[in-house]
Amino acid sequence: MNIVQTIQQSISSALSELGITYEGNITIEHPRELSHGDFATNIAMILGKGLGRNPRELADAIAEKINTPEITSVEVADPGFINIRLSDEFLSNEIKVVREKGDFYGWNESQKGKNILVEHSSPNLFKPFHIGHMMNNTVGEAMTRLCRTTGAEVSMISYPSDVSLGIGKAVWQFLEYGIKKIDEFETISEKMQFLGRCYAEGTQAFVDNRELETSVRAITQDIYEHRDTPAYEAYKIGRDLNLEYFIQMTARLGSAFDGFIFESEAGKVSKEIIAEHTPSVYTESNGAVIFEPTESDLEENKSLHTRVFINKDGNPTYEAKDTGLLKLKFERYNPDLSIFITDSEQGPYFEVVKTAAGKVNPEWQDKTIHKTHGRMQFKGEKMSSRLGNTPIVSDILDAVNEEVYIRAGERELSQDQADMISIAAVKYAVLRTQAGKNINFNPDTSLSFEGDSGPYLQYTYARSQSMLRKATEQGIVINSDRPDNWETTDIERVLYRYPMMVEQAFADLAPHTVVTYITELAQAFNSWYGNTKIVDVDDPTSGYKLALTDAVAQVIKNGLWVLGIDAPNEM
RNA sequence: CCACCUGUGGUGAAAUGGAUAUCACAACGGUCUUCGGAACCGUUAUUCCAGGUUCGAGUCCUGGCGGGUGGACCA
Repeated sequence: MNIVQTIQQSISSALSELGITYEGNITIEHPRELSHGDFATNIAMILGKGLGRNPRELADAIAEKINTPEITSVEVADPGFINIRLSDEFLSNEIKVVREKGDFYGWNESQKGKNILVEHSSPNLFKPFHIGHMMNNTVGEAMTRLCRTTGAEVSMISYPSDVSLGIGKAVWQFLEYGIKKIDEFETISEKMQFLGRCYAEGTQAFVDNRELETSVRAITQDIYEHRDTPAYEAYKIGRDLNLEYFIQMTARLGSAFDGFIFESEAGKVSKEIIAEHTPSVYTESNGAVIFEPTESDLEENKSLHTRVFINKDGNPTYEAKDTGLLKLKFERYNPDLSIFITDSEQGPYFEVVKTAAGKVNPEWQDKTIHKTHGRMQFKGEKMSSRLGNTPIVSDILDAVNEEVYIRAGERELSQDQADMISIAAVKYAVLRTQAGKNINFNPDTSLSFEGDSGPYLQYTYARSQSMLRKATEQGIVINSDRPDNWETTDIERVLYRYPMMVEQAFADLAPHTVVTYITELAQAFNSWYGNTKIVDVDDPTSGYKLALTDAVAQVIKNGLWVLGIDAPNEM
């Protein structure tokens, strides 16, 4: 039983002592103002009206009956809030708990025994890994880690698009240059640049010259059917390089995928599914196979609309392939919960796919959650002139690194350290806001290294580690026991909230609440740091101050881990 | 035309229907013979409009206005 439940139970028994029966949920919240106490409940205001009693008086009566060891005081405030203050013992004890549980403080077992599957960062092979992918990866990685804190068995996969007419065009262009051309480039990123150029040029050539259609379609068909042709040969080279590059780039961002389901695989199983459920779910129309929502479907979800699943050439569209993907996900991973992340433009589209799929197999719909994130728009002339309109990830990181080196001043930073800080800055900018909103990513304004920012949190952590090292050198022993006459700080009042906050963040699939929390914690800590001498051999409370420091650092580290941001020992 | 998302200081964001709307950036003014100044302290400034529900609304409902996205064989 956690502290919230303890308090709820205490209020509940207070109510029954007063002869009040109340079946509803007793809302307990943290007041915005720390000075109002640690928890507050509005129960007296909720009940007052129904009972015909003055809420203030009712609150007084309830407050008097609330009594558990964890609580030190209960006060009533207008118009009927009951403010609850936790005991110093409870708060200090939590410092010990943090330090004991270490990296696992904040983990729970709410989803133990369940399988959760997360899909994100699905790339279009042959297209550059650009800023949108970075956003998707950042959100997806944080969601995945949030899932891991629940004790569930979590698998993280990606769904690369490996067959399409667009890829056919790129391969056509690649063949025009000649397969050997790729060997002229040394590094993988140069090779990727070349392949990206093939994609762009092939697409343009196709527009300029309609006569290419026959040969591009033939190439695409070769790829689909794995025919032993020069086209398939070229395709394999390109695909493998792209995949390798994708794995490298996402690793640089902190992701390691457990597996892939390729679009080509999903495509294969999709035709069968659609055929088996036509006309029961899908129907033929104008030579294509479509899904048309029924009236009751529309009543439940007004955004539904008709979409094509098999086009009139008999090929599966993206809709069908996504249905195939659902089948493969459930076959291979048997998830109790399947989450996938895309940008918000695909929201209405996927509602249709999901509704249709639910009629084929209800669990595909019921257990699937589609989380979306907004678009990352790129503003700022300085950056865009340097990087082009859709900047690729490695260029963005290189540009941000430059800024990091400037900020670092005289401190020496390795390439890896600079990368780590850059990624923190970018990820923080993405994750601080509620997923689903667009982000204007303007490096001049959105990228911050001060105040609310990734580097601020990293800096706070690094500095705390430095202090702990210094204390060890000076022979000060860290001691979690609360000194006599210790006045509880805001830090202790914020720290214990972490596990409940994480659990709620998972329930809402809202990583941004983690960002908000650790930022507030870091601010509380830095403010305390500014006014307190912590490492001090002459101060008998120094050991406890260091325990506080250690606990704060631990929680910041754990929170950053959820966000996919490294906590450095020095920077 | 229809549907979904969205509108909070000059800027970027936060706020399970709760108390004086929070945080940062920018601007202005301070702190340091110090445990790491990427820090700390202070000042200025905010819920698109009109109704409604409620003890209580940035949040919920209705209607406007503005922005974004989607709506049949592309992904």
